[in-house]
Amino acid sequence: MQQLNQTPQPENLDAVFAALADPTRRAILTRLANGDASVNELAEPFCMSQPAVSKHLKVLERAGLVERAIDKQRRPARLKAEPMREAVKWLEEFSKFWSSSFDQLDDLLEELKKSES
Amino acid sequence: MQQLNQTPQPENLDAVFAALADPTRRAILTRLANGDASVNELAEPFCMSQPAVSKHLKVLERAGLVERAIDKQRRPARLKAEPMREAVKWLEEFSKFWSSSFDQLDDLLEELKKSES
DNA sequence: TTGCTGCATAACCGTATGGTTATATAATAA
DNA sequence: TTATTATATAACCATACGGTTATGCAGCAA
Repeated sequence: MQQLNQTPQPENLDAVFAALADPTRRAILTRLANGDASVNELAEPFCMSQPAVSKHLKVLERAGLVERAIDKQRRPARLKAEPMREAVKWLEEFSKFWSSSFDQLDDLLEELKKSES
Repeated sequence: MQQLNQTPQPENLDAVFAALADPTRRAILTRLANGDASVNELAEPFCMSQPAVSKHLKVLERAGLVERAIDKQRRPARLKAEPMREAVKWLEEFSKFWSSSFDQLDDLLEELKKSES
């Protein structure tokens, strides 16, 4: 069935961020959050050929963000958003780190600048 | 057909996610959170040629995540993390949307599965 | 001047993207 | 059986990545 090891590996983090770096794929993910969709159902609203959508789905699959099911001839895509948590986690970690070093520094510099003029 | 969406600047969002999709660049960002660094200062710990680092910095600049200063012959890189907030925002929006539809559904299905056996 | 340092840029390589059209395959419908 | 549907795959194209080495060039130091 599906593999349950969601170990936060940097390797997959690469694939997740790369998958999110395309507007069509982000739109596909948003669409899938509304429910499973077949390739053709995805191809139509995005004004894009069927093979193009299949390729995008492959990228999303590789990132673990999408799973394919089987329903007669259809292979509906299903959202699997857990890998996104890795991305969120990295960004939040970084944001935490950064905001404690640079945010305050920027604010400080801004204050110094003001008081200087 | 929907596209009722929440993304403010999709173009830059592409560049930000793409920039984050490489482990070296994420490491560079983390390093820069500790303070500005010159190209050579970055190249050394990453066991990478200087032109390679320059290329990574260019990708980061294009995403707005890094600015270059001028200090004599050096061009120290400085972290500008604001664009990351766009990425965080997209992921949080999505996460919110998703967790209210799929998380609960997955939990529900998991429960059903257990009680079924 | 000469020379060193820090960085950028060019040229190249192999591979991946993002798209296309054309074709193959597999399941269903008639 | 044949035809249709849904999807995958192949082949192709242009561009971008991620790395290399080689080279150029500006800023300092002698």
